[in-house]
Amino acid sequence: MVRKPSHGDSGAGDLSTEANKERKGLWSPEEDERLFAQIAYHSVSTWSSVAQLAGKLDSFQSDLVLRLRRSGKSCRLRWMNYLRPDLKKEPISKREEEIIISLQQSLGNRWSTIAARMPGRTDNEIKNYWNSRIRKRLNAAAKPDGASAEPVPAAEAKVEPTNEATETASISTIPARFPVFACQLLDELVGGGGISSAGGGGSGESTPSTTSTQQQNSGDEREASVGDSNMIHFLSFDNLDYPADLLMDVPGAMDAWESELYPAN
DNA sequence: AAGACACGCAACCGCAAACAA
DNA sequence: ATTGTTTGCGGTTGCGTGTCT
Repeated sequence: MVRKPSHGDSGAGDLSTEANKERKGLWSPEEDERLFAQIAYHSVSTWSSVAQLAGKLDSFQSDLVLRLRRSGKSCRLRWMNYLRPDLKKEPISKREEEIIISLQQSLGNRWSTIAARMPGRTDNEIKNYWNSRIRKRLNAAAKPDGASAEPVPAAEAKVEPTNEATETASISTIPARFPVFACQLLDELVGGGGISSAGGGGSGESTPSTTSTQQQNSGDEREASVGDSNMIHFLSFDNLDYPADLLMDVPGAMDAWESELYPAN
């Protein structure tokens, strides 16, 4: 379900006294383009600088009009959850769902750690999926006759992660200081023409009027081009032989399986 | 047709950890 | 060692959309 953007205030073109006020709410396609272009073309070291610099790509237009009035935090969130080129766009598969359940069982609600083990998925996405679907289903399954009131499903009980689990979590491919990493990679891509389509948004002269749907499509294009250039070497869980039925019920089996998957760790 | 309700997703909030000065 | 800044995380909320009555 794609929400129709309401975009908080009147959008990037607001020239009122509110112009310097920090924006909240949904991101407009223009904001997305500016953020993406900023990360793609500029060497930045912090998210707050991304927020300050994005929107200054078009020097002939007023900064007041174009400045991306978002907090660094908001920029980071938008990038991580939506703009990142390596994100999967398709719905979570049955197999991925099994992995989520299994990982949640062994790690608890450590969504970022779980997401780190699921290429192309974000912690927010997994968290939402868990809260809106799996959790509900497990709750229903836990009380088939409706006898017990709101039992905590076994999979939801907080589990203190083992050291081993913590260590294997380090397979995350997203470094803590991500902007630098992203810019280095994207700069290389720009050199190879990998994301040339994304740069068009920053040219100002022909800023495309993107709809929500177009926004999604453009994301797919970026994903494809990045994938072609082997930017990020994620594994696809769908290509793995994941013995979910076995692993989910055997303590330690998940970690053993992962050790096989990631022998370097 | 329209109102009520449920659902799913995007984004915000507050806190803690990591880092820099 | 201390303080300020930035980042990352998990919980929660708000709102658009779909479904039901």
